[in-house]
Amino acid sequence: MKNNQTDHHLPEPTKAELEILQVLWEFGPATVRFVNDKLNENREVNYTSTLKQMQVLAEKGILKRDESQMKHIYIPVEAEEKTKVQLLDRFVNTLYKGSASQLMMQLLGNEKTSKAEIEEIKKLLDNME
Amino acid sequence: MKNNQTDHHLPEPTKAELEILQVLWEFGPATVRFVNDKLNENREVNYTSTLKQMQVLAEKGILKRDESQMKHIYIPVEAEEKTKVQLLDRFVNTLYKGSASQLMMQLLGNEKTSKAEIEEIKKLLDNME
DNA sequence: TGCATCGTACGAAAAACATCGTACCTTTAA
DNA sequence: TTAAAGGTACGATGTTTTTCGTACGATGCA
Repeated sequence: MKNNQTDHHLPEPTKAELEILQVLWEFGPATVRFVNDKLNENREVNYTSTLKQMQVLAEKGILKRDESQMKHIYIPVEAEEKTKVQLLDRFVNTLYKGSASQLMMQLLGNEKTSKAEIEEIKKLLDNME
Repeated sequence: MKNNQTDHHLPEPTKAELEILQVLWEFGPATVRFVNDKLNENREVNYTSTLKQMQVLAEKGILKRDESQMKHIYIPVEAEEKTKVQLLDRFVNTLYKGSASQLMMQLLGNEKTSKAEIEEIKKLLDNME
């Protein structure tokens, strides 16, 4: 299939696309140059690769861009929260058949989930009453 | 990069591979025929596609197989839990910078997480004391 | 003014993933 | 004993994702 225009949901970002989104979420709307520099703090990527990636993201409707300046500014269309919720939802569904508590059990059993994290979660729950 | 022999971690399963693993997790070691039939309950897949996929999984070391019979039996190398924990861990790290409580907040804020689920989680936490 | 620098556009190669066709071997049952 | 059914092997092809080279337009400053 070539496009998704009839589908009102935005396509899910791919791995490389997610990297870019995360930079934009953290630092706000930015230029390709800025994003590329950030990416290069972690791994080597060619400027034009990042450019292309962001153009594709714009085509897909995941980013929009302000072209009024020569240095185009890219902005995520959906808020960080909304996108993450969507990804989380899919994750829970595919791996845990939709059971949030199952996911929790693994999270809590995980060595890497610290005591502090667990306390934090408890507080959250208590405040939900 | 072609192989990962120096890396002690198994490569992460791809989407299609995960589908197959889930069948094996649910029903135990099985033949290609069995797995393919299960997959076809959801979507149409050619037998040889599933065969190839499982052969690739075996090459990657994610599945091992018993070839003593003509009908090879495939078995996941890692336990379901271990693999899921690994995937969850990566998920938390990439999307929530490793913060389990952040993930929780989204889970709890999610419409689709039912009251019952939330109660379930509370019990879990209480029993952890 | 002219040239180095920094930007975008875009096709195409490379890589990763997924699917399938065909060849060929084994088992089984009429 | 042979033909149909069902198994594996594996190359080829299709698709999607990722990366990059090259072309070329803007800007700025010596």
